[in-house]
Amino acid sequence: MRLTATSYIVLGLLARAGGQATPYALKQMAATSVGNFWTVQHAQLYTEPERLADAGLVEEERETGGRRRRRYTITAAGRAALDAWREAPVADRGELRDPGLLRLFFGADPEALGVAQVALHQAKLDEYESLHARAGQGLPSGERLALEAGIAHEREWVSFWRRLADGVRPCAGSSD
Amino acid sequence: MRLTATSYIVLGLLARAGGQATPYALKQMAATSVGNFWTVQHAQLYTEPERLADAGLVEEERETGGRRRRRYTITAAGRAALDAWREAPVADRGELRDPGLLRLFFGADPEALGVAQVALHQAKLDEYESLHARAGQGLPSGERLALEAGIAHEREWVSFWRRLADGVRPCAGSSD
DNA sequence: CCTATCATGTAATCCGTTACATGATTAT
DNA sequence: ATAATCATGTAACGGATTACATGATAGG
Repeated sequence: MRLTATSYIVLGLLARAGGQATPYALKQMAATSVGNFWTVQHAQLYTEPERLADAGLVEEERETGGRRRRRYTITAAGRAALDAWREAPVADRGELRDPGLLRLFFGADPEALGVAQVALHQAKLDEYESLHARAGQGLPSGERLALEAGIAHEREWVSFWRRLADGVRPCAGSSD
Repeated sequence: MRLTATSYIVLGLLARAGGQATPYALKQMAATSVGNFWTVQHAQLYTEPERLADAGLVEEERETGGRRRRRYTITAAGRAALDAWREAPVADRGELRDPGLLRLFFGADPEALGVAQVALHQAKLDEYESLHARAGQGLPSGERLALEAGIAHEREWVSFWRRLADGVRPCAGSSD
């Protein structure tokens, strides 16, 4: 069985939770944390733990009465897999994969696109900065650093698209 | 039939090519252009044009002799679809989705990770800058702008990971 | 009570990846 | 010639998205 990024997100969230968690709880956790830069469909938070249970990386416990909710706990094997992944050499850089950039590349009007993109990215940037100001110091260091990376990139996007919106052509290298 | 990002990459490349192109030619074009920020598996460049042909957005022509290669041309309907997409409002921001960032978020050692990531991103940055210096002025404006966005983000990554590699904790907002 | 929303899950579909496989070219 | 690489494709598998569907809970 192959472990994907989604697998490690589930394992990571379960480890972070410290105990049991239902798929819905995972969804809530993801939305306010890792979901800021890597979203997962809610259906996957129901199916992926099942796969992980088959592999022995998590343990499933089903409520007997009422809703028969599923509760998952990470196992020792799961923690080991998570640790191994954390320390494994990272072979691949992520890609930008920005839909707006794709349109720009294929000839969309820079000014119109820029205006729309600035709005999107500025909103996200505000959200990040507010989160950082409110909760930044309380976050585990990895999470805070990830948030700071997100802020830096959103700033870059805002700056990039704003220049397009203003009709000025940015030119990498011109500033140094 | 639903059009995906891959669909528009194929349509965009075919439009850019100006005439016929084989899947292999698409692969070559993608590798040196859009592939810098959005890669596509080579198998998709064989299957996706087929889907587009079913939808009437491209035309397939198969060589009769020898290798019986497939050659594709974008149709008027295809151009219309591409135009509509270019001008359509962009609803979604792209995600960072960086594997290294994911590990950082879930507790990987910042220094070790930073060292590895700096190497990856510095290499890519060098490649981009070299490409920009060599061919930048000759590129269509959208492509050049996309490349400049890529350069800006790679610079940001290098700076971010370098600080981690050096054991210094970056702090968004501290510099302004 | 009623209805809107939250919570919880399943099923089908399909795109994307991986693996396999073979036909041409080039180099030695 | 032969090996190596380039070029060209197909098939299978599986993860991810989409759509559907129903059970609880809270608000009015």
